[in-house]
Amino acid sequence: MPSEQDQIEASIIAAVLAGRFRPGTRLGESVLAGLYGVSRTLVREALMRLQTRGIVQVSARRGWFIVEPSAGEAHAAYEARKVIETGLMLSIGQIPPETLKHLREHVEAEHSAIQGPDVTSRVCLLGDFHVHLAEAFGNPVLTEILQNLTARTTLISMLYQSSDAAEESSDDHGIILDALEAGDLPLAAKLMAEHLDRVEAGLDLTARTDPLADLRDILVPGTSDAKPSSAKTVPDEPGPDHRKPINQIK
Amino acid sequence: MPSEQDQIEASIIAAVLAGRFRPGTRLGESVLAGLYGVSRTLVREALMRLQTRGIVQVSARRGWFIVEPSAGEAHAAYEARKVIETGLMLSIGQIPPETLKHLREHVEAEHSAIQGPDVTSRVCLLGDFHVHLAEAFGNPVLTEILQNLTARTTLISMLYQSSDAAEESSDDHGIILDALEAGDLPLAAKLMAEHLDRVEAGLDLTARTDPLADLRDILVPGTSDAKPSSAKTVPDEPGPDHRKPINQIK
DNA sequence: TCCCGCAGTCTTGTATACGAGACAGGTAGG
DNA sequence: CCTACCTGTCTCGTATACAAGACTGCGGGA
Repeated sequence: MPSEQDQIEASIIAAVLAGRFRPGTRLGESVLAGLYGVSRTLVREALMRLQTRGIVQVSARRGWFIVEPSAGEAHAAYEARKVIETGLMLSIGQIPPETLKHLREHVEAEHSAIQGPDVTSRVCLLGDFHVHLAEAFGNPVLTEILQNLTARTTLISMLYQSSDAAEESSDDHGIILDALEAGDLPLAAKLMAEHLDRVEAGLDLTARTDPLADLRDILVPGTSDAKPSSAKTVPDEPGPDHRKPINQIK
Repeated sequence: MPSEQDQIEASIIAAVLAGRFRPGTRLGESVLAGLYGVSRTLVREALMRLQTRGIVQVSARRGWFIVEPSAGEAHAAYEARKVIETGLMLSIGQIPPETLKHLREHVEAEHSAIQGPDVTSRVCLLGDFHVHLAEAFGNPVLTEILQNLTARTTLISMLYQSSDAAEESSDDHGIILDALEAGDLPLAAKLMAEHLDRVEAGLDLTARTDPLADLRDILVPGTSDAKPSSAKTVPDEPGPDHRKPINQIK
């Protein structure tokens, strides 16, 4: 059942969630086809599915790119999460002890990851908490929606995150769990809303890697805070340059 | 910008929303390609996008079909809508008078349509109300999500709707608008939840065209007992794999 | 030296070709 | 008469071929 397409799709998503793809990275159909050892058709279909999930976008006859959400889109994504997850908290009812235990363990894992140096797994775990919460509700439709939204916000935090308040986030998760355990749903909802607000507030929506930032700053001083180290241009396809006989890594 | 694919996708969605496709209808790639005068490739890509939106599904080497949500999936879809739209009502804040006026006009249009004999436009309008409400919130992400969910529930009501309580629905919409106008968000949320419950309750989740129903009833009496109206059975995936007769539309 | 134009190359966009699995209908055997 | 098999046809799944737009780099002219 896991068709090759699904594998490609999952592989790209995993790479995105793991932070191995920066927003704006170009994903050439031919390159990916070569990497996966399949034809462009499969790659293309996987990319189109990712497009409807808001992970990648295509620019006509230029290529596929990991999405670079604008500040507005970033806000919209967090707002959507706030609406949905707040509603979820209010409707979730009693969570089975078993599930609650798993969530606890997840938060534990977050704490451990925060101690470690691995930023990637940390970000991954912090996002996963929300997905697992959705799973606890037992509604596959909602779970899928929140999965997509979480992937999107992961990209956003990769673009804009200034202060990495991972510890704070994890603490929030614990407190939300407390409220759920106590059965105080309105409190959980309130905490969730505040948590998401806090995460969004932790972003620096002016920090975007924007090649035009300097220019804009010169022309209209004050619109973009000059971030010294952000003068990086669009990251160009890393890795060994191809143009060789296509290396099948099957 | 409006690529041919988008047109195909939109065309199919429109047909679904208009009720011109029954759930379970087969959509052959070749047939559609012939109808639209394009190659199978474009049709296929449009169908895959519809697949991620939950409108169609593919059965390997058999064909594409308009989804036939199971009773469990139907419940999940309504529950998801309840969670999201409830959260939406609580967060929507003050609606601009202009927008409110448009929504009023929409409800008026619903009322008019209910008098008329056109079931199609009626169903369409009733669903559109919720989409417009999402638009009023001004969040494109949420709007898109609710668009998809609404399309899905439209399919569901086509499968299961027993009592066509259109008038009641439209009245509900009006009352919800009242609450919003008064700025009583918790009330609006409560009304919305009740409204969606009512709509779901109006479905007969045992009424599905299931060729195996009788057989199953004979073999395992009591499984598909037809309780007159209060049948709030939440069957856990009875068995999604019914070999249904294929509606050829050649 | 700088600017404009032009061609080459690379990309996606679309169509077509071919293969494998699934279903249907007929046929032979019991 | 019924059952089991077998073959033909139709479908999607995947690969490949061709077309057309977009960016790049070079060269000529002011």
